Amino acid sequence: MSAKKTIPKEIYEIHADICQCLANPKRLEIINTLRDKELAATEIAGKLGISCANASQHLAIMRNKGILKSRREGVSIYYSLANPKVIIACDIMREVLFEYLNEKQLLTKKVTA
Amino acid sequence: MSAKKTIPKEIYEIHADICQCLANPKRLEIINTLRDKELAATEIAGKLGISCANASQHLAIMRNKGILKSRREGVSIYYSLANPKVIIACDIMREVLFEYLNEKQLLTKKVTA
DNA sequence: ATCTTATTTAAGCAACTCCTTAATTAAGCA
DNA sequence: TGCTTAATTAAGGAGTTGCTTAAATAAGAT
Repeated sequence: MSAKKTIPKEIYEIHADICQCLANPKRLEIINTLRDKELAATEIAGKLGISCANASQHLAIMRNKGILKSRREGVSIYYSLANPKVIIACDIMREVLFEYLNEKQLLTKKVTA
Repeated sequence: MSAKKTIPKEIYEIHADICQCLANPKRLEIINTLRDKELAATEIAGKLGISCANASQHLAIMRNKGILKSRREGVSIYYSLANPKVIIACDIMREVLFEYLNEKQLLTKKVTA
């Protein structure tokens, strides 16, 4: 599927922007926490064990990039994933990561065995 | 598939590291260029229209993170993808990106119509 | 050994990221 | 209106990224 056609530089820039958005452990944890539900900003801060200010900054970054969406309900603001495919991309990348870690472990075993 | 179990903080950190590695338009272009073949460092620099020094720096970053591998042949060093799944993750992310751009365009049309 | 081409490394600087603390805005309620 | 909780924004500083130029390595050919 897809690929092989020339991709304009501009697309790489936007793509890199999204990756930059995912290039932070707290933001990845937020995305994973919102995998199947919406949560208020304070709840998210609580789950991660960080300050509301810090959580709010991370949430704003992801909302601005279109990764999260939010809605107000009374005094709370609920966040959720704007596009569930993001989770799929993250899961695949974690798979790659695990494969890599396993290989490294195997190599280590070989060396020490 | 997968998901739902608790992910240790350390995994989020390594995952973020990989994303950081992808968070650069030139590196994404390099990955896409290596989609189905290996290329020497100079060839890569030429394709992207950047200096060898700059290309070399980007290549080193990706090799150190395990995204690329390299082999020497005579005077040249050939780079290729260490794990083809990385391309899959990148492609899915580009899909997300295109969906997002299309939505934005639709919204713009609605507003200006 | 010397030259040439391929590649990497080092140094320096501007721009950006992420955190913390403190101040500000928003909604609901007494 | 004034209070309280939720959330955002602002300011400042330590650390990181990415680029450019120049110097250093590496392999092969003369």
